[in-house]
Amino acid sequence: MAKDLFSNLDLNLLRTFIILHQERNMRKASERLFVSQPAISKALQRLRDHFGDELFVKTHHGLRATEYANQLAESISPILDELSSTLNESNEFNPQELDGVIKIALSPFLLSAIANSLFQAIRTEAPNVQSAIIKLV
Amino acid sequence: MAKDLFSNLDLNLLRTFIILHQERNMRKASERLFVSQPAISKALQRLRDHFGDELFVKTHHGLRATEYANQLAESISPILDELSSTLNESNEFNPQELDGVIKIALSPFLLSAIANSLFQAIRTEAPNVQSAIIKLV
DNA sequence: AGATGTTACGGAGACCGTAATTATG
DNA sequence: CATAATTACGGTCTCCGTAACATCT
Repeated sequence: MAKDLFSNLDLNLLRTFIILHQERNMRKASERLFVSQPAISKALQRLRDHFGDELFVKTHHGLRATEYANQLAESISPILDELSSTLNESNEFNPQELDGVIKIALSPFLLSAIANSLFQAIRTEAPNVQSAIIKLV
Repeated sequence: MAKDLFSNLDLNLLRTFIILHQERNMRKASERLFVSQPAISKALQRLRDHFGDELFVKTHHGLRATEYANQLAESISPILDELSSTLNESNEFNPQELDGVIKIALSPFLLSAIANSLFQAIRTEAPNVQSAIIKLV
């Protein structure tokens, strides 16, 4: 293969690329990214150079995405979204750090079936939780 | 929320993080990333600062990953892998560039159901393909 | 001593912002 | 003319590498 499009890439440029693909306008993109508009232009030049494609061509109202850019955006945008949520959620739920009281709504039928194992699991995973109140619905 | 762990992150650091998690040794990581070993140390400091966790603690033979680091690696490593393959493969399959003859194996039952639309699709997406031979199985 | 990670320090380069320029309607 | 992108240019700030230090077996 010619060269690795991943290893040699400044990953931060992908953020700019995605925003640019959403906005199709450098000024708007620059506002969303809190940088100047020429900074976006330079970033796009780097992206073009890296991928060997124009990616976005100048038009009347702003930019038009090339087919390559569309495919690229379509494939990497969900990945970046997933990365974003993973980074932000990974830390937010740690049962070990839970304490106080938690309340769970449950139907009587389910309750009789799983209440015991549920209590066990909570006691194990979140030892600092004082008690769990189960509300019937 | 306190702060966004994605937006404010230098994504390139994640590459260092993954390698570091694989090697558990700054010297080896530095070799794989073609940088000096102190550069890795600094990068790790930035990672620690960003995530608010030690991530790797010094030991006799190198480094030991914290639980946080393990969870982080476990969750983001497949995402980065996917990003890597996507970037490198996205360009490799372009139906427009296909030519010659393609062969497709298909059961008679399926054949009768989709043969027509299949031919149509191929003709449209890959106009340079001369013919498609469908082999019954 | 030999391996490790950390700190200090100086320099090179990347990146940005302001301003001027070009292109396009 | 108005809006948008590109280029020029100067400055800063990040990041790296060399070297010195610290720690551990």
